[in-house]
Amino acid sequence: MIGKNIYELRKRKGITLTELADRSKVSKSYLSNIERRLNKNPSIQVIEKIALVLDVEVKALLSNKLESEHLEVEKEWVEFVVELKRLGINKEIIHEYRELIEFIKWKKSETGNQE
Amino acid sequence: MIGKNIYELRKRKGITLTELADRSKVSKSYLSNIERRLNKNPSIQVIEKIALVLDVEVKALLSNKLESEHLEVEKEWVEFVVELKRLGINKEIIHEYRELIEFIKWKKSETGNQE
DNA sequence: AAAAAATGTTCTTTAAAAAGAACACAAGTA
DNA sequence: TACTTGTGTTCTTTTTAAAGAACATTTTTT
Repeated sequence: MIGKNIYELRKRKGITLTELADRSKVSKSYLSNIERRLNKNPSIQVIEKIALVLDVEVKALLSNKLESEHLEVEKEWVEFVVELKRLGINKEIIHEYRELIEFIKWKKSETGNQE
Repeated sequence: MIGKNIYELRKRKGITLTELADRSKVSKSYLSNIERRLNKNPSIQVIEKIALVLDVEVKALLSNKLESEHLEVEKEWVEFVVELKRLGINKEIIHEYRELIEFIKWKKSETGNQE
């Protein structure tokens, strides 16, 4: 489960594999292998380093069911999503509207964003 | 801390290094090295196997302060210890009386004992 | 007291973790 | 469209975990 958990938590945090590797001081090749379960038995030291960057406890990485299914995003983004929903734009529609994605990207780069 | 914790918990359980090694399917040479901190970075799989036999959670092994300082013994032994205390025999005295130890060993072998 | 068994350590060897490239591919930018 | 940059994968190599003896000591049994 460790690999899936790391992958999932990394995605939630919205950081890249390379960034997680760099910040946790774990080689990205190895991290890649762990996430894809080519390697399933990392040492505690590796796990602890990754947990630290992902900002979770070690046991969260070992667990077979991750706590919340919800993304953690900045409150401005929550407000933004709420606004989209108010306008009748749900996440199914988003997949079809490339322009909307572009707009979101633009908005993101304009407002400074991210951590 | 992992090494010290395993050693401590093993002693509390009253089992030998060899027995822990056999039951957890970890080589005793390696287990010996972990307990003496010649090796400080075991894999999760090794830790999980050891935790299972020691009957504690993984995080207990990773913790830097073990929960209770008290031994876990079968209730018959608690009663036995209570009786000794009632007779005015405290643990300081025990260290000086080899005969008492012998008696306890005999009692242990007679009553079947251990798990 | 000698023999046998149990306990933990110290070797040597093997298997696997972890690193460090070089790599392929997509995405962004000129 | 070409050029650069960012992302994750796939190699090869190095390091270390982990095993499997054989070993030295102590304890137990006869």
